[in-house]
Amino acid sequence: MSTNFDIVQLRSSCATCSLRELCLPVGLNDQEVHLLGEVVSHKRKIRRGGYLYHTSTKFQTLYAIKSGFFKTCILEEDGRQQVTGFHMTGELLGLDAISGDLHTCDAIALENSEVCEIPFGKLEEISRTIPSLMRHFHKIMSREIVRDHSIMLLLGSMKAEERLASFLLNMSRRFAIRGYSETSFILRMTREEIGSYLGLKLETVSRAFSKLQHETLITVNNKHIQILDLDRLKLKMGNTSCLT
Amino acid sequence: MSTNFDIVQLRSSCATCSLRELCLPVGLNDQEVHLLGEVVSHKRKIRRGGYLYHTSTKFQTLYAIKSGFFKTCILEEDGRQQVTGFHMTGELLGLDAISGDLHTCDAIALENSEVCEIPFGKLEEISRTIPSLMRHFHKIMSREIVRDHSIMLLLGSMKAEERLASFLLNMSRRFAIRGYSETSFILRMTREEIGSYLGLKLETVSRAFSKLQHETLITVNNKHIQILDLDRLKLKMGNTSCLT
DNA sequence: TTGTTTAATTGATCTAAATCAATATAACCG
DNA sequence: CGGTTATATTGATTTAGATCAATTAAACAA
Repeated sequence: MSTNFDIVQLRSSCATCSLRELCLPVGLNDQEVHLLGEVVSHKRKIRRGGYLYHTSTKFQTLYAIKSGFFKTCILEEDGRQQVTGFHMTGELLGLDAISGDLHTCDAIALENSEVCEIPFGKLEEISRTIPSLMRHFHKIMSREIVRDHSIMLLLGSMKAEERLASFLLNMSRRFAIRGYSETSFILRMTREEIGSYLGLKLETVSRAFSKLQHETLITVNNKHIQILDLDRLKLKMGNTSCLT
Repeated sequence: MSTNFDIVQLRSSCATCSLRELCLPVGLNDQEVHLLGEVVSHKRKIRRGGYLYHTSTKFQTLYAIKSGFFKTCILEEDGRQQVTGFHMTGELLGLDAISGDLHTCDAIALENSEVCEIPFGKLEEISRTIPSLMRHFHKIMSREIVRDHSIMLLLGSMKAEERLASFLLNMSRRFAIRGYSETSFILRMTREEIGSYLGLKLETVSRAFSKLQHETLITVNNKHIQILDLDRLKLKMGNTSCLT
């Protein structure tokens, strides 16, 4: 993977919120950036607990997270809820709506957040004239598929502690990419949401946290996690290349 | 979803194996079909047990399955193996190689099979001039992501019997789409492979089969499955919209 | 055909995680 | 601020599915 950035990455220096603040790690020239700018909408604010989109949302729109944190989840009629992913600043959201007319899951803000909307049709249109953009977009979709396969591996063959270790390392890496500390971070989601994502019950997640803490691999203070030994934590998850 | 066909669908009448046999459910005109034909290679045969591609395969190539049956799986150093999917005639394979330079899993033929190779770069190129093709391709990728989320729901919150019911119904639907019987079919994969896919051990899969048979929902004769009551089987899986 | 290997079923036992339950701690609000 | 609700931890018990083990049935090759 040549780049660790998703399609729309905030310029660290930007303060206002027009499209020009967004740049792409695909080597666009100024004119191309301008073209893309025309397509991306101004930011939209979502309050903590609010919905970015519902299962029933019809618009084929992608969202670039400018700031904040989201979960996506499937809610079944029988009450079963499955968290399918967590999404942080700088990442892209909404790839599931392209296949049909509807989103297949809900996207809910776990803290006050800001997103930029990217109408998919328009993105498709301009990417026809900018090959590098199109290519980059395809890589992002493919990466999503690869990621999902990693989670299948996790859900299908790892035990509780391995799953949590894998999850923490994944979060760590993603925080690092965005320029935050990779050893000390706040998890925006609840134990229940982590559990849903990892196919575990919240009590099991809590126990796994405690276990890792007793082994002095991490420090847990409610939602604040500190990783004390990255290497030993990696060993925990069983040298699997999980959660890329 | 307007169409149930994947990007390359065999013309049922075709006997020879050049590109012209392939048609797309995207309303291409003759000239466009010809263009696409130039891109898709002649068929390649894979024997039962053979590899279509390895984890290390470098080429960003998609494969349209002309005939046969494949599994894709991740093989870990520690021996853990996770089947990430089964792929049948008419379906597309290799979407995972686009994100990087390498495939992230192996594709193995479960019976003698034939595929057409589609160099991804070339597909990208011509889809730039054929918007409907590009659109269709994006839908396929998105659908893959949605599918994976369904499997996460399955692995994360369903119990053994529900998983198997869900799996059988998914196979049934896919056979039906390709024009085969939706109530009587041969499963090419072993119990172990089903188990790996569903996050279960082979013994558990076997027991679940027996249980469903005792409840007269299905008939099991080794790899030959007959569904006796589709509706009751759907109830089994707990009204979840799983495995789309 | 017969021997050999591979796959599938079924039973007995064990265990990791679910479930049930009781506090404890943090977040929220009038 | 105190009172209410949401979240987290920890313990006791149960259970679904894993593991171990034995048998049967297919697939395959000489």
